Amino acid sequence: MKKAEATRLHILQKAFELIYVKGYQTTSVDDILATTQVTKGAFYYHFKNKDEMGIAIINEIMKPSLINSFIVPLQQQENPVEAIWQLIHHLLMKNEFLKVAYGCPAANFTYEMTPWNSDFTQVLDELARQWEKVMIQTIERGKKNKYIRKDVNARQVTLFIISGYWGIRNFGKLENSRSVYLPYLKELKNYLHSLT
Amino acid sequence: MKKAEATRLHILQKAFELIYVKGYQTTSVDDILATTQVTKGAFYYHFKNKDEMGIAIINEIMKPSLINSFIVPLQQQENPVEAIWQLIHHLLMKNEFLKVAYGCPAANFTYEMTPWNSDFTQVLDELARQWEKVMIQTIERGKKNKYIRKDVNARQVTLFIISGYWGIRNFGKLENSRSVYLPYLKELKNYLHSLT
DNA sequence: TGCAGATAATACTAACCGGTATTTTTTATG
DNA sequence: CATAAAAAATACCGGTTAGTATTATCTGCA
Repeated sequence: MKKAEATRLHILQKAFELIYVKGYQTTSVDDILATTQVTKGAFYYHFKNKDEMGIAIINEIMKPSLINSFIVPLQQQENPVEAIWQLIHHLLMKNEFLKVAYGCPAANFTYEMTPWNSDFTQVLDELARQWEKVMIQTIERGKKNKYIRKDVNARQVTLFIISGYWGIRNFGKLENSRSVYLPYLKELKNYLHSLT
Repeated sequence: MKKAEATRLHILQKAFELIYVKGYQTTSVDDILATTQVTKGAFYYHFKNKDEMGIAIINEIMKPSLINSFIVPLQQQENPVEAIWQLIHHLLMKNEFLKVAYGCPAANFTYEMTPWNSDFTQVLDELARQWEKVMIQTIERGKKNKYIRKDVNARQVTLFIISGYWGIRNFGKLENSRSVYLPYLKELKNYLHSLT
């Protein structure tokens, strides 16, 4: 029972890395088999088909990492302006896993699979909504604690910030250099201070 | 000479529509042939291969439309705050060609082709830089004409705004409804006013 | 009108794709 | 240690892909 779980996880992790770099469509099942050294029989024992594996990657690899890297950091600081800026700054400049050239894994998936694959769209939407929800809470908390003006609309601000994050990662892909992130981050700071 | 140009253009236009909806990878040459009623011989007479057609789509279809829909509107208004807001509002809410569910054509291409196809990346980067350049000029002009504070950094603001646009289109794809655009637009207005 | 070069039609290929059917090996448990 | 079920290995298939080689037809111009 133990070893089987290990190979399943191995497939998911390696496949995620491949897909993050090459995209879902262009990563063939055979590619995954080659890099994992897993045979086709094993692969299709664990997954009904390629798409089921794709969904599993989102649920079992990306979702947990979303919570660790995108959600918990928001909840660990009292000042939401600081929390949000630190989070985005860390995601763009410090996070060793998220590479500039390859963009945001969730956004990549979204662009590639939406709207023609509704299963993917739904699971990805859940991911986005989760981040959105927590950021709204963070801002509302900040309003109560007087870090942020009362007339600020938390959901509006959240959508604005998350959109900006996704978009700047698109820029990063194009220019393949973290340097585009810097002016963006400066302006994000200005914007966040305009909310105080 | 005339009819040949017509079929070439016909291919580019129909292929662009297909790719906008389905994505580049999942749109096969045969798909394009089927919808254009063009034969393979004709297709490969006009284009060396599929990628050359892809680049031609960006240069000959998307670039001109970028100028019409993204650049000229910025130059036709004196007040940059108004100009930018009207532009984004129009792109998101009014433009009949850009569908919510299918996102931004340029961003789609970027996400799908970057970084593993450098030809695409380069041409798409040019597109982005062109928009960026004009928006920077718009803001600088606004600073001179006292519509915008002197201490505002035009490039920072531009990156911030374009990123937001790309990102909210990602949101739109996920939720497949223009309604997400509304809170974003409200906050964009707030942000723009914070620059005055 | 004739004809050469520009367009286009047809038939084909080799590689690759996701997926399946069958057999073999491994593993947990009595 | 025997055995049944879980897990993995192997070989194969039909369909699709981008691309090519060859042949046919158009079109503009002398």
